[in-house]
Amino acid sequence: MQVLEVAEGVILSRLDSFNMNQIITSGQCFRWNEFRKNVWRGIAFDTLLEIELLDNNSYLFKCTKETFYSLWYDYFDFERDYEQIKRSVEGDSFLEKAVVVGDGIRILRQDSFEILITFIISQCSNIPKIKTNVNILCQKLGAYVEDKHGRGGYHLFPTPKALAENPELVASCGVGYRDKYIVNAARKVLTGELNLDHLRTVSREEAFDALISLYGVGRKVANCVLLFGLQHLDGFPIDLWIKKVLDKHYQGLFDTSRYNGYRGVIQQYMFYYGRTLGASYFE
DNA sequence: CGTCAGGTCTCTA
DNA sequence: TAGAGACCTGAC
Repeated sequence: MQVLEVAEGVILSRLDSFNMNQIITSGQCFRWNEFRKNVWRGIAFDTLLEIELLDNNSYLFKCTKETFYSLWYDYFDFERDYEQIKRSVEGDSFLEKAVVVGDGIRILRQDSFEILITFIISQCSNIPKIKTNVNILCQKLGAYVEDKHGRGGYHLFPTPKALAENPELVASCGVGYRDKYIVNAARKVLTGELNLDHLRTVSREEAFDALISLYGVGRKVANCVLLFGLQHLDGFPIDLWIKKVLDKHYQGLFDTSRYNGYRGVIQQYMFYYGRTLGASYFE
């Protein structure tokens, strides 16, 4: 990766494994949008970022170099070598195709609390509805801040305190029966009974057990929190799409041991490719 | 209008 | 341990 500082921001070129469309449609984040053709806007932690695709497959990050390195470099997981991961699927014909179709996927390092709540919302829902719910939640319960670059105001993701103390507002966000799961989880975080930062430092098994002990959090959501919010990349969440792929191409038996340490990344390629193929493909 | 969606809980056997 | 039914609601 080459980083060039310009007046409008930072230009990244010679990027390996980076495709904004793929990243934001791979179902791991819900606060990014294609603002206009080849321009994306998203909010992470407390910051708004605009990214533009330039020629030659280089991207303009509209932020200072300092912010790029202090926030976005980690957020987009630029330290990880996805090329090596993609090479490791050699010999598996389905995954070989999957890493070509989703060659620009990365696992974002998102805020753990936001991920926990968002994936509680995701259960038995769909991506457009999840986005709607999360946006309403942010508007009603998240702090309003002004963008430093004059791109307007926006709402942060609500704090544990805001969600814990406003159950009736949470219930009015269209999240259905999940409202009590959200409020309960927020209360556990607020009181310190659940320490998400701590879970980052313990084993994946221990973190998993702590997460599924939450009311309304099962193995699927727990694995998503591990993968997207806590950087435990070894989780392999099995959802509807993964199940379809495993049934059709692996007779329901997929040996993940080969991908020890980064099973979740493999899962993400599988999910993305499976969804690209569409439901009819699996009938 | 019905159907369905990146699940989880509860009850039953 | 396994299976069935309930659960909210917007997007299509």
